[in-house]
Amino acid sequence: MPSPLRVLTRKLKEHTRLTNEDVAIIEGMSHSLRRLEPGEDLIRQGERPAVSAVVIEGLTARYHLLPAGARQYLSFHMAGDMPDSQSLFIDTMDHAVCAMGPAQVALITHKALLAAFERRPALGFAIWRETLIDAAIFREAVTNNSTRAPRARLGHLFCELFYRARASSLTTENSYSIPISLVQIGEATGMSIATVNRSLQQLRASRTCSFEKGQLQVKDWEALVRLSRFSPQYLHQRKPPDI
Amino acid sequence: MPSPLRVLTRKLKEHTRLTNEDVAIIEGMSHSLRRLEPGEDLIRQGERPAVSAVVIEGLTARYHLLPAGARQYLSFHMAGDMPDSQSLFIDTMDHAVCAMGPAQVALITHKALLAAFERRPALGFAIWRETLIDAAIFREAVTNNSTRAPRARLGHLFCELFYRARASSLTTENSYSIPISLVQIGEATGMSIATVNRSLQQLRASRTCSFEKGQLQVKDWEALVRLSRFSPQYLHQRKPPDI
DNA sequence: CGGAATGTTGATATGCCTCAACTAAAGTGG
DNA sequence: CCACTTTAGTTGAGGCATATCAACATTCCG
Repeated sequence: MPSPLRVLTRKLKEHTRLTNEDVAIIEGMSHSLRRLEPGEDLIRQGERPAVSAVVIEGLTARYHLLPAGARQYLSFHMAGDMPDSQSLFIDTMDHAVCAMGPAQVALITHKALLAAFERRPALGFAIWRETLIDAAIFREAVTNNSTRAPRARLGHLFCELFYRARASSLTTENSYSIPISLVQIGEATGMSIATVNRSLQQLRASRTCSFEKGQLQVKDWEALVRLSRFSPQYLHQRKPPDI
Repeated sequence: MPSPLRVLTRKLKEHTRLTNEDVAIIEGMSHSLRRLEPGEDLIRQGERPAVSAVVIEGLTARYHLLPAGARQYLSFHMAGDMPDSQSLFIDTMDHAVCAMGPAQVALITHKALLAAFERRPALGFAIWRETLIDAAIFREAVTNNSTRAPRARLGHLFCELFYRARASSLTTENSYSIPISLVQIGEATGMSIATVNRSLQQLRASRTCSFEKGQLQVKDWEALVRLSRFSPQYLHQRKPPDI
């Protein structure tokens, strides 16, 4: 029976060549599993965790807590992602991580990870690269939320999630399950729920994609990409998935 | 005569303890110096550099190139920062880096850096930490540009730059030189030049800070911080500068 | 001194936020 | 299983803020 950490090695292979030994080391790491309820926090702002998580199943998100209690969602993380890898080297969390729908994560102690890096620097470099791709995703979010009109902004978010999910074989046909509410989409893209709603309708009307009841359906990928000005270089996949 | 790379070790010490040997290794690294004209690109989107830069003097910025030829500025980098550290592990640049005013950078080959990491993993971890702080800055930019009103948005940008400059002893009295135009401020914060202008006037009127002719003057730090909802945890300084 | 770049100001329009009312769906308890 | 409550989504009306445009002022450079 394969380790649940197989999702991680699969993810790392999307951008990095790993030797069999590297794979064995990662998949052999001791870890604990934790189930998360929808909305449950994995870590909160200000905490100093001694473990890092790998998403095994479901969707998690990073977010800033804003004064009024509102949130700014920063990024979304699916199977194989490490939503709190930064806590390895930065002790105090400057943001929180929560589960969007029901999720499961594997927890690995920082100690064990650092020991593995000492033994095999290439493993550290692979995860470093992973954190750099995270940074690229944040940069793109800056550009997305600062420059694109509502329709394109939503479209771009969907493009990114679909592309990443596809690369990790998490899509079925042309749909991907995203357990997120309209309010939360607004909190990710910096728009009001009313505008989110109307923009979703426009996307549906344009026959490029639809989002209903947590299901993203991509109907015309090329057109969606064009409309959203999506270009996936920033995700740094070795071989782009075919969509 | 101290190495120009001293600015880098000083920067790393802001968040990481380094041994004397670590310091000696970094400051002893072979490098070349390059002067940049105002606006000159250090690297362009799509390039695959074999060197990474350390800012020695002046201000540099990362930016996305947008379809119409416009830009989205993503972050600003002052003495000691490494604006393209990510190219160490991600070969194709997904954004560009340019000089804002006249600047000078030191270039170190990736090869030399990687060799140093092998020899002293702690050095790699220090620079990794640096890239993670970069990521935190991008996250904060997402929140800033997505949630804050114009005044606070500009104020927050100024708070961050001033705080970082202060931590690196780059401020004189309460002012810091930022060679940036109103257009560029707009391209960083996602607002039109007209709004930038009027918001700057509001800031001046509020007697919290002023920005004129490339000079940021902080007049009432506490009030500016309050108005901008700035809290510096995300910059992860070991000891905050006193302002 | 002349031209270009940068900054300033005003007028206008529109796109998005806010608010409110309503519908639909989902979860809860009798 | 149905009534009830709660949550999520939908729609419309209205007002404000910010983008856009245009004219002008100022500064910077050659």
